[in-house]
Amino acid sequence: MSFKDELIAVLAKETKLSTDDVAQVLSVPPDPKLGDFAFPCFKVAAMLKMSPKDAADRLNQEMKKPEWISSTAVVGPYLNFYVDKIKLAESVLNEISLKKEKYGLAEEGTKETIMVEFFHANTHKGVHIGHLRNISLGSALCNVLEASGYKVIRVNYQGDIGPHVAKCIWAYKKYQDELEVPKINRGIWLGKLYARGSQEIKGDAAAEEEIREITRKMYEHNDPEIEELWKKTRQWCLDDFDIFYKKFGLKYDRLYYESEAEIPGKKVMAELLEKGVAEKSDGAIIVNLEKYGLNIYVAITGKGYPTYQGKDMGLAEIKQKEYKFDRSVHVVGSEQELFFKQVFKTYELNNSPMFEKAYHLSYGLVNLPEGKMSSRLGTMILYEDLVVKMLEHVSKEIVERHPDLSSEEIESRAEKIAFGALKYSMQSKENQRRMTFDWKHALDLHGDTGPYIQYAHARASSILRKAKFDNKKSSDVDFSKLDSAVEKKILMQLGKFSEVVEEAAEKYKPYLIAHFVLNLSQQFNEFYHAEQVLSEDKALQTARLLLVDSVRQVLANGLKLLGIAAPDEM
RNA sequence: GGGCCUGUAGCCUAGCCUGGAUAGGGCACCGGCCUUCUAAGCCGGGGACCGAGGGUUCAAAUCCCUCCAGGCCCA
Repeated sequence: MSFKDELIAVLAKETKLSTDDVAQVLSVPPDPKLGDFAFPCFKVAAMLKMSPKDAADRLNQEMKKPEWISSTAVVGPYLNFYVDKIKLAESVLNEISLKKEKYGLAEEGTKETIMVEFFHANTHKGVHIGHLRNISLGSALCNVLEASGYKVIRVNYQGDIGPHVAKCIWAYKKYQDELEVPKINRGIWLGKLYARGSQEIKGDAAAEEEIREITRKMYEHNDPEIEELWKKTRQWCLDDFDIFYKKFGLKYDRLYYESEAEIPGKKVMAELLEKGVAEKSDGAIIVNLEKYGLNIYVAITGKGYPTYQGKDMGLAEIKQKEYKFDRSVHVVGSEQELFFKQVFKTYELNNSPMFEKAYHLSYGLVNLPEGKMSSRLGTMILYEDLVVKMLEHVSKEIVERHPDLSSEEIESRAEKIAFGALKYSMQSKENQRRMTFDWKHALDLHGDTGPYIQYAHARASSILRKAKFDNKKSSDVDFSKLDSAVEKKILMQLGKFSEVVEEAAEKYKPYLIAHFVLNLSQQFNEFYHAEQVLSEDKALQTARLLLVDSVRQVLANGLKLLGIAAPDEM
């Protein structure tokens, strides 16, 4: 049990408040000089019918304090507690050296099973910066859930069929004689072809008709030429997605495709029609949710093709057949809120167990300074272009600092730093907030960024390397040597890690981890400048090295949850 | 017209769920710090009537109501 939990339990017992009530108000004073924990006595005062100050005084005199509390002080209505520095250091640092990369993490599988669906990129189209927010958020969420004890099933649902694919195939057919198909990155190449195709189609009625025809043939699977083209180009895209997942350090348990949800979708809708949940209208199958304020949606078109909603109903069936899970989280942009409300309402009307399980984790769009990205206007910022530019920028920065590095080493470091910057910027903000992408900020490596945190980690590693620090041999440590204010601040922060992981998981807010590692990095840098670690005083050095190693370990653990590399050198 | 979301220094943002001590960071700006563990860093400074107005409360950035502005979705 952490010091904080123990204090909460003691206070609850002493005040007769519930542990939840105590946990809610127990906080940290604005200035560490005032104490390490603060208990506001307003509620207790009301119960005792005395002033908060008197209640704080009385509680202070009467309560039995844990032995690790070194002193207390009543400041106005607050009863503040000072934690014994030596006991704090001993407790936190010993636990970290014992648990290492498992520090702060619960045992996996001790809680429910959660299926998390994220990324949702379409084949035949480019991956853009909006997708990057999705995949950064989604994969970090999965890691955080696992770290707090849930079992996680990572799935993706990709649009591999539909009008966008038809557009791409149309352009492919039109230009296949004049263009050379590349040997690698053919999916990316197709995405560019798609963009070119959609530019040209605008206002061309004949072309639009041709595309409708291709779409029809694709859905009916009865035209050998289209079927073959579809399968071939689809595979090119999936191959590129595999490369992309590797770059992101990501493994899915199952990749779902729209094309496989078609038939089950039709089946579910037929059942819903029978049950009277859905109805026919002009040959289409619709679901009328107007009385719930959710409008009417078309599930199967007049031509017999399932819509996104129709396919999602089928997808839910497949998922339930294949996996047992207690919750199902869909990481999808806020523009799809109505869509999910409609789908979830339909689950409910269908008495589907999915209704209780499903949750839409919504996040704000990624915009450009000039507004929405648009493939029609050609203003999409594609993943490939972004990464190339970032790697170039980061490599330049590395060469400036280390002119003698080999090109392999530069490349390897640049990749860690560029992806760190990218992922951090995509998940350091509150989900609902929409973000504006600008190049200047994307390439920034200072301040509130991924590289700042990586740098703190590299600095810690560097000290440990110089000292030839060996964690196994550090059993005899004089914890009283760690007595500066900044060292205590760091120890308090280190001790909070598991609590933050827990909160990030329960609230589906991985960005709390981002804030945590940022704060720890700031504190570590402050320490780095204020105190010398390598020293003639060997006892002092040993104690500080253990602290540095613990900071390094916890930074690494936090960064891992965010999918960000923790480099030893930068 | 309806539903959901957002509004905190020049800019980006935390805190809002669960009210409590001087509203935390970062960028940019100004002034310092590299013969000591990596200056992608650190220290100091200026800069915020927390969108506006009401209400509830001993106490409101935080809860409630109204309005304003922007975004997304629907019509």
